Amino acid sequence: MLREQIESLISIKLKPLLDEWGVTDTKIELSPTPSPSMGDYALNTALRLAKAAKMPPIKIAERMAGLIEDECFSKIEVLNPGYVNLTLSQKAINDSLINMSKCALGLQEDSVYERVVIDYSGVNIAKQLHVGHLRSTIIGDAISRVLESQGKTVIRQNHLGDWGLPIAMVLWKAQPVLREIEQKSLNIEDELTLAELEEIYRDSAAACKDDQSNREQCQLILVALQNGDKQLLDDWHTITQVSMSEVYRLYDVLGVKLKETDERGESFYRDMLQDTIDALIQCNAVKESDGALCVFMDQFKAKDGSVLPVIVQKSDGGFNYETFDLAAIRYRINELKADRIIYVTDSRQILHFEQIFAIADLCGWSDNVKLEHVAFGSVLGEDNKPLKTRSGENIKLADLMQEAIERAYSVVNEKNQSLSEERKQEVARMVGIGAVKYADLSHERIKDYVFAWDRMLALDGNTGPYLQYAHARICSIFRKGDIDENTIDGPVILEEIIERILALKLLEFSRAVKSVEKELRPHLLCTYLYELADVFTRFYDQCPVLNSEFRDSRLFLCKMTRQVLAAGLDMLGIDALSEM
RNA sequence: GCGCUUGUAGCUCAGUGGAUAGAGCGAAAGGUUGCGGACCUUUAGGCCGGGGGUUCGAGUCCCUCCAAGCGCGCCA
Repeated sequence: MLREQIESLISIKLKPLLDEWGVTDTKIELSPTPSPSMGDYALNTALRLAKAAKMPPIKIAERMAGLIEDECFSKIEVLNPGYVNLTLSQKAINDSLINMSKCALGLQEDSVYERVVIDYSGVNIAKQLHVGHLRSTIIGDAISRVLESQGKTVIRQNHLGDWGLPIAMVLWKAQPVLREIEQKSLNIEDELTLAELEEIYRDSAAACKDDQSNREQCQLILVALQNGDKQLLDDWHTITQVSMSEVYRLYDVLGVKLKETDERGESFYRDMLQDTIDALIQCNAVKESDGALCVFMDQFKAKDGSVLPVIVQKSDGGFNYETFDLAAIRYRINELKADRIIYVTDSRQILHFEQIFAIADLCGWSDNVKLEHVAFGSVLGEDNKPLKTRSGENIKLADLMQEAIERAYSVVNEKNQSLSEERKQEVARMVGIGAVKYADLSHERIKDYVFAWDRMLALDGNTGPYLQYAHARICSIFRKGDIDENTIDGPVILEEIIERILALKLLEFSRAVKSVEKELRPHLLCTYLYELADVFTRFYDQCPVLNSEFRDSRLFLCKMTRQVLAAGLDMLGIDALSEM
């Protein structure tokens, strides 16, 4: 928060000079210096202005340094080839830290009202969650939390796969099972699990693969379902219910905030599909081709170099996933009044969303709406191939989480035997789940990342447990000293260099959060938190807190660090621990 | 064939056009009559895939080549 304030301060002070040279578009930006001995922040504007000002950068820097003079700097230094390096006064840092502690860590400063629709997780009915769903769910949830922390109105949407051919396949083979359960008046939840539904789906898919008549039968079931067949609809409801109750159990373990009221599956749009096609026709966007309705846009090329069609209605009259997504985009703009719509899906769908967004733009639907595809890469095994079980199947999310908790338990059990058994299990859950989430979120999302238990559960390096450990140590200080954090409120005295580094790092929190809000890349926040935890542990190592003449100041630094770590971890959907 | 994404230390990864490219792991050497050693401090280790270009300045922007992954008409 302080850095931005100084930037605007300098901006005002330098305006006359920039006006003199007729420069209007140069933004004043400060960057941290390479080393604390060179001051806190560096201004490189002089380097950029050399041409416009027709002066050597070093001369410009000298003129700037004279104008910048202010009580919040204790030192202003001009360095070759034209940097103006600034050292902040203790008072400026202290005032900012105190302000930060009083104003929600500086998170909602100059926040603009915005309605953000975010589409993530997107589970399929009658299929268990597997590792492929992990990233969308975790990344989407983290982004949602970050946006909420910035005061945005966030509308979560779980775009369930619940209205396509796979559902018909399940219904086909599930019907006899469901009838039997009914006849015996048994409780559906006790008799049918999601795993069994998935088994049924697999049988059915296999039966359809090589047999055209089976396939046609499923097509007929799909049409009947979509036309409102009572029995099929009842069965569909049952299957959805069985599926989602298992999904919510997992969301709960994961700490994911999606709720039933966020469910907007494909089925939700079933009565809007024809309207969507009509709207496209009205925009003159569609052409008939080989019996299907298509949108042709020049920027998309097919294999043979011709223009690639986007099929919005199949030749049999049915709708496909482009139709669902187009209906959804209209709903989100017209009904949900979105200013920004975010889709969190894997990178294989990049082309799909480019097409959908292009169509929305072509029809003028999204003129005042920002559409963004948050694409992410695959989770790889240690062999650098997509993560699978030994037998080559997708790894179930439930199994993955179970293993994370078990592995965390054995670490906790080894490292901290003073905890009660109950507490160990609780800690294992928070550490295990946190480690998996952090490993995912801390990597640049567009890249594939390698899933390695040993690395993510390590207590050092850029890991979830390392951050949780830093937090736990701070809590331990307050416990040991029997101090209530609320009674600590500065001022801060920066005696050691590491304390200054820590204070300045704390002040960068809101900037890190803003960068995630803007770029939708959660790893930026992870990197920040890791750097903060790293600086803190060095401070912890070098500076005694409880037995120190600077006790109150250092307790204040501890308190601020703890609050930032806790707030940051919360945005990532990770629990902060008081002991571990 | 066309398109998208990626290529940074032995490994896993950071790196808003700015100063000497940084972490962790692994390797080598140290540190506790102190608040949690699940930690910290040193050292070694790099033609930032290759080659051109733009710029006062390029890991970062542009072009081109190479390699890997993914996608490209009626599955979602």
